[in-house]
Amino acid sequence: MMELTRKGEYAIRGIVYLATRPMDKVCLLSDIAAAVDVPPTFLAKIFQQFSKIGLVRSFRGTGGGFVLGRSPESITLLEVVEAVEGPIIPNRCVSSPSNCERSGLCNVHPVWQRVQDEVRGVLQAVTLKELSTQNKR
Amino acid sequence: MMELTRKGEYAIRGIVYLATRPMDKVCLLSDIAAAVDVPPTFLAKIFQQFSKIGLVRSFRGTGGGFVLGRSPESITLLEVVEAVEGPIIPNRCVSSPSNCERSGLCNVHPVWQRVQDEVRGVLQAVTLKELSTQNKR
DNA sequence: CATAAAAGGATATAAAATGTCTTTTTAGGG
DNA sequence: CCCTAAAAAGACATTTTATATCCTTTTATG
Ligand code: SF4
Ligand code: SF4
Repeated sequence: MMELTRKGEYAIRGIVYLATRPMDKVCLLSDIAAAVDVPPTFLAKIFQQFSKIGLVRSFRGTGGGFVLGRSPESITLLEVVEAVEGPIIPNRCVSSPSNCERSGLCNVHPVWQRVQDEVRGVLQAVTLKELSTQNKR
Repeated sequence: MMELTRKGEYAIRGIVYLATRPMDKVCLLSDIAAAVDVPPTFLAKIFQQFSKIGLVRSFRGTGGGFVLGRSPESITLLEVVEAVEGPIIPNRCVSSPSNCERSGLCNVHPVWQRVQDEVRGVLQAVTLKELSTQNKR
């Protein structure tokens, strides 16, 4: 349950790698894909999604590629994950209580709400800056 | 991302309902299914899983049915969910770091570990007792 | 205008989710 | 001992989601 998909995993790998590169250097998608060991065509789709919401900026044509759209410290892991996976919804009633006619008197409902809050909290507290620079140990 | 499946949702509904019933009365699966609005054949599979690990006790034959295996206050939502959904694994590297050769120097890895801890914490803090008796508001 | 690179769209395959159906086992009651 | 009730077990069917790949189009450079 609750498993990140490959797409989400690849998305993180890709953008974290991009965050390690100087922001004034454009990176080829193919280079990124190779560096983080992700199928290039798949990563392309992911970066298109990033590009649409401004998480990365893209340049077409010769000399083109990608750069980070904002500073690494202003991009949270939550944004990255939700960009490709959609909102974090532990149960259907969390996105909209009207999805379940029981939600009015259901004791479980608030638990899922809490789960959502906690998960979002953890992910929002982490930025690309930390992910790309901090040496784990 | 991270969405509970129908199976998990049904499992909770079913066992919470069972927890509202006196523990000395066996309940027909068909009655439970009707009460919580779940396909009976599907709920049957779920309760078979519960039965195997003792979350419920089953009786076959005439007059048979299900009762809760332990007291409602001793069964946590986490147990119920994991019984049918398997362990809560936000990312493959959490179940076993060897699933990803990057886990050694990966800065994201500990974040998923934290997510797992938080989610488990929330679910473990909730018992069937609360879910079945407490009137929400 | 030739080339490089991303964007967009269609398609293919595999896996997981969501059930259903049939047969078997177990138990109770007449 | 048989008949019936009920869960257990296993096989099967359908739909949806995940995981890509391929091809064409657009955009930019030199
Ligand atoms: S947790 Fe309660 S409100 Fe949410 S889907 Fe289940 S029954 Fe409905
Ligand atoms: S988070 Fe890090 S360790 Fe976990 S799967 Fe992704 S790269 Fe591997």
